[in-house]
Amino acid sequence: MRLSRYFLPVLKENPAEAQIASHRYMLRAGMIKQQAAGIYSWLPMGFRVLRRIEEIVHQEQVRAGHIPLLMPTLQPADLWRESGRYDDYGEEMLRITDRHKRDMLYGPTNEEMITDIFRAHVGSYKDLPLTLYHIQWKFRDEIRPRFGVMRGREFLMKDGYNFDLTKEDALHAYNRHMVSYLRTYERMGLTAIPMRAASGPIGGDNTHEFLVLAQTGESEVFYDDRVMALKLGARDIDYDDKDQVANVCEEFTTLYARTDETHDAGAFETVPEAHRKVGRGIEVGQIFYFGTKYSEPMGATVVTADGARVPVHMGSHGIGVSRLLGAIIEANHDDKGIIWPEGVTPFPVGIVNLKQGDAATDAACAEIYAALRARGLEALYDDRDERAGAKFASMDLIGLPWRITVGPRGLASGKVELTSRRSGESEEMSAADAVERISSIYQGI
RNA sequence: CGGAGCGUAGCGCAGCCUGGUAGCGCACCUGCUUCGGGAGCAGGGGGUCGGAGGUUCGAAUCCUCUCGCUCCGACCA
Repeated sequence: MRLSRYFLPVLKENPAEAQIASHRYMLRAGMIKQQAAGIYSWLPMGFRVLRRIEEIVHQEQVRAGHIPLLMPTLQPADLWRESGRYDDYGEEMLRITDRHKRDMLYGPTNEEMITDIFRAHVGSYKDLPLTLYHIQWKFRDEIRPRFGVMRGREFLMKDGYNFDLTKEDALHAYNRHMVSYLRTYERMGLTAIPMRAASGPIGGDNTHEFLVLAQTGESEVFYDDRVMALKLGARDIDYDDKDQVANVCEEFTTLYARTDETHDAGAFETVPEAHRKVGRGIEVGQIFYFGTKYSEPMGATVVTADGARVPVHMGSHGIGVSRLLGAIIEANHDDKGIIWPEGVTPFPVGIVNLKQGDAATDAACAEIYAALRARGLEALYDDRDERAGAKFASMDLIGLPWRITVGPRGLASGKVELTSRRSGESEEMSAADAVERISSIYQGI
């Protein structure tokens, strides 16, 4: 993409309303525009990252054997009357009346609707296990939205629902979600720690929240800092292997890690003092097992092998997709701007043309751009007629992990400069080598 | 919802206290110079001062109401 033809309204000054780094940088880097309290338009740069995150979530869900579908944002109130949550949910639920005076609502979550779909089409134990998920906009009418997309009223969320014959199978689904979530966050360059959590309005006994440590997080967290070293890495996981999946979960949940809601001061004392940490975290996902809480009142049952009709065991599992942008930036920025991890960056690399209009630099940039494209990498090419300083500042702000700088000075000796946004280190090399290097960095991402 | 504040050009702000016909920086447009870390000079365009009512000869400024937004608290993926 040529920057001169793109739509990237960067701001030089800090918007007054943004209090935290991620919000500030998302506004300044032209990623979002607020339209009302807690409601945002996603401008092209922000939209690219949002789509990228969505894509990773989808890939990891499918890898775990889960099946995508799409449910609507608007739901009939009657479904929620069946589960009893129409009255329980309170002011946070946005209620709407249509022209026929029918009660509707903008979905804050989809347990009722997915259960409705299930009961309409599934009747036999032979159809289980089944896990369906979607990535859809939700609305929760927060009393006080804040921190940009971290705490918006409208937000994009992946929510998945498992249906199993037995509690044991449902707990395997729970574990499977935990492992797939760990992998999802790792691919985004995040360390998200599963912490025992409280269940809230979804209900259920088993639940973990995934927290990304950040000073600006909204939850207070207590943890053994050795959890930070745990990584899934490249290990091969068979999501159907109950023992393997359970073992991974055990590995990641044995060390002490809890939010203030479930904190146990006594147990925390047993953590060696050197590893005992108190901090703050951003919640980027949560998994629940809640048994028959919805299947029973809503009649989601299957017939078993011996002819009995039983309610299915369910769980629900969410990832805050739009919130993740905020969390990733909170964990990856400096005083100049964002530093995108390679897994989610809007563009893999930026090309800075230091002398727009100079035949040699223009040609070198075009060549690099084309060579990257031939390798399936779309660079953001700053071909604006701007001074070097302005181009560097923009690149630093929007945070592409790599920058190829092309100027007459370097070209004189056949070199361009490859710079890491994260380390700030630069290296001179030929254009072909720079393309090769970028290409190998993104191999497999 | 309780407490605190703010709405003046695309963004950041001054002006309001003490009414007199709107200003600064950035951005934008034109020209010249400059050109490896947010350039300089000169010229230029852009604002029903959130909205409605009121007081007054006169309101961005004073009064009343209203809408929106932000911050602290309780609530949350």
